[in-house]
Amino acid sequence: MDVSFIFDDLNDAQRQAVSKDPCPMLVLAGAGSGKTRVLTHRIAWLVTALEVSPLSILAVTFTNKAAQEMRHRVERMIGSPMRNMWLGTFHGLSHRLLRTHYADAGLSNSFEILDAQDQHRLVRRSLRELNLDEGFWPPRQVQWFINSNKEEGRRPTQLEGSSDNQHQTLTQIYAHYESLCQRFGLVDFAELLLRSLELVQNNEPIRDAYRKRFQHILVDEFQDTNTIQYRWLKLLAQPRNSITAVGDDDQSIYGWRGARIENMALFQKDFPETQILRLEQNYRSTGTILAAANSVIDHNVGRMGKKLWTEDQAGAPIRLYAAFNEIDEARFVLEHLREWVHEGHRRDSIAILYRSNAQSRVFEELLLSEGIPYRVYGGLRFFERAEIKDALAYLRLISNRHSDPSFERVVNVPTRGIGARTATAIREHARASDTSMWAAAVELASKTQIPTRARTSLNYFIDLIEALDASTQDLDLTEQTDIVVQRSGLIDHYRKQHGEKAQTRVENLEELVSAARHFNYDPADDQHPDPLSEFLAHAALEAGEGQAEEWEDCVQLMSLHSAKGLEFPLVFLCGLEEGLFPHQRSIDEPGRLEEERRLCYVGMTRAMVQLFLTWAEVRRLYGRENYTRPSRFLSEISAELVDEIRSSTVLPRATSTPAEALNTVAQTSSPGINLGARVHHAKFGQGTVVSVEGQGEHARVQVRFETAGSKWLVLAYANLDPA
DNA sequence: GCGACATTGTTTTTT
DNA sequence: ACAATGTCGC
Repeated sequence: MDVSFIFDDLNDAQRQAVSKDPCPMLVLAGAGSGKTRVLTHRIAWLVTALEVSPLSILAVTFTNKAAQEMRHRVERMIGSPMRNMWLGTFHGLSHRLLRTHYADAGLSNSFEILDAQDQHRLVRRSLRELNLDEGFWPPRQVQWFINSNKEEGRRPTQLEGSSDNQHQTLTQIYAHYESLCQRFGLVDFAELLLRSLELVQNNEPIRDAYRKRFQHILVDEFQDTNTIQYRWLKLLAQPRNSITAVGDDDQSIYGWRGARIENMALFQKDFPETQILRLEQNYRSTGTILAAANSVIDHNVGRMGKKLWTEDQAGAPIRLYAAFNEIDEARFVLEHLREWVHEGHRRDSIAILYRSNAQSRVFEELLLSEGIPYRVYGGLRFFERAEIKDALAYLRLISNRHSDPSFERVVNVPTRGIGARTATAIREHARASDTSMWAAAVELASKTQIPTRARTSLNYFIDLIEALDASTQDLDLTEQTDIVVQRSGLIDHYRKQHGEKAQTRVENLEELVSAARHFNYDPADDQHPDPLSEFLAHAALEAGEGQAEEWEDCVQLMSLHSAKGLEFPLVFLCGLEEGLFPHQRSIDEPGRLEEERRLCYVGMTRAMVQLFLTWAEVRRLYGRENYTRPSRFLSEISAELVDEIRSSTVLPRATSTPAEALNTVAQTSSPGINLGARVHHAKFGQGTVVSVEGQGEHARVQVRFETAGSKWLVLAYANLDPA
């Protein structure tokens, strides 16, 4: 068969990686070097040239988006659907494994997936049941303790015997939490991975079956694998050892949530015949941008060694702006983004990137007031919205009455007279008789232990769920969802409320019905007992990014982490200040600092044509104004690549005299009253102009006075003098 | 059970 | 600053 089409648009290194005989292979793929392309082409090559069945391929990614994209690309190349190829996220594939072998994994066939919120709630419940004070054992920290232990493959029994009291208690909570999960058939995200690892680890027949089946394993973003993900891969890959791992140690930015960059070294040790290939030609950025990014990442020690290069000419210099404060920073970005759009570029070719999501606000406010469409990534996703989770909880109760988290969530939503008191009674009773809350509620509803009023309400709720179940038995998922949304009273509940928020909630609920409609259930392909459970699992595993939302041509705002894997012609990398980026909490530890540097590298390498870097000398954070110093990463960029734009502000810089300061670009008609100018006011004394709005008579300035605090003043009346 | 006030904790995020 | 909880009084 002619397979030349697979190699047509590949360079030598890529070609080698794609067509290497099956072996353990580690592909070090730099930013923009065609990493995804290598993976997809290799799959295509395996299937066509080696005539490998798609059934015997296992391809793993981290995000659903990446998985979808990869499947799509492979299918387009091969020209036929690849439904039976196992291509998905670690969590998705683990889930599939557990559904198929639930009994061997020690689970019930109706186990459900807990998301982070549900897990948080369950941790709190564990604390309550153990009579531990939340103040002393913050649920979030407990959650972190549990997850990070699971990610390292540690069960409570392996943690016992510590002499440290605190550690002992945490382990005890972990154990209790686990018993609750087990009792109610709940599986959190880390548990999906750990269970499925333990399944293949402890069950020889199953392990052998999958080893035999998966003749070729491919892994994307290998540098982000954690301990148990790597163990799982290793277990499945041996002894055949045809495993292709693609990754970039310089883009490892998830160490804080358990990713082990060391897995790249471990891989070479565990698979001694490993072939290492490097993809070092970058097709994305200009020479200048690449050189700048390289000069930053060069400051990390212990890299695997890789030098990105490009055939592109130098390109425009990187432009650096020292803003006076975050408002000035946003203004600067706006100004240059406008210019870019005026040159005829699309808005969605622009990204504003920042270290922490809180930084988006200033940009949003400005873009909104200027009427420029934008989209902020991150934040609540579709299936995480409260009203959606409510509706899903109803659906879940229909399919599994004993789901405590769902029960707790909706017994009183919309409010129907089952308050905290009744809920506690049910919980206590469930605990005492070791059953689910549903069972306890059914029992209590016929007894006189609780007030008649509450009992009536409880009976109403029980009947509602039973009725919903009975009447939707034979309906399809869409109708089922529709009826639940209507009859649960959720829609009416929000319809009655006014305001924009309630309105979007109603719309979201309607959207859920259409999400159910578009959800295709494939009974042949999957292990799910019914479409409903599969839909629920889908909701938990795939939070619904971009659920049916049509985005017009928008400026893209996102954190550096969410920008990984994306590229934009124009990038603004903002807030390059010590303490913000690198983040304060990463500054002291060398390992974490290097991760911040990699994050900076990731950010810079997103830019294709033009990169702007900005920092603000004063930044309001958590309600406090802070004086900042420029990020160390700025000084790590070779100076000749950077065009430092003169700040329109007066900086407390030794080089500028007050006279020079007052003559910098005027934005107001009053000479000398510019951003950053030192001024004097008859009543408030000395101060500094921190922001300026409007022109001429209507000009207003915000002045931060040394003793009188921060004030907004109308220039025409304030009688400010340059000081 | 609900609204009004107080308290709290704020990096990054997928699944 | 601010959102997201928790507590209290009705």
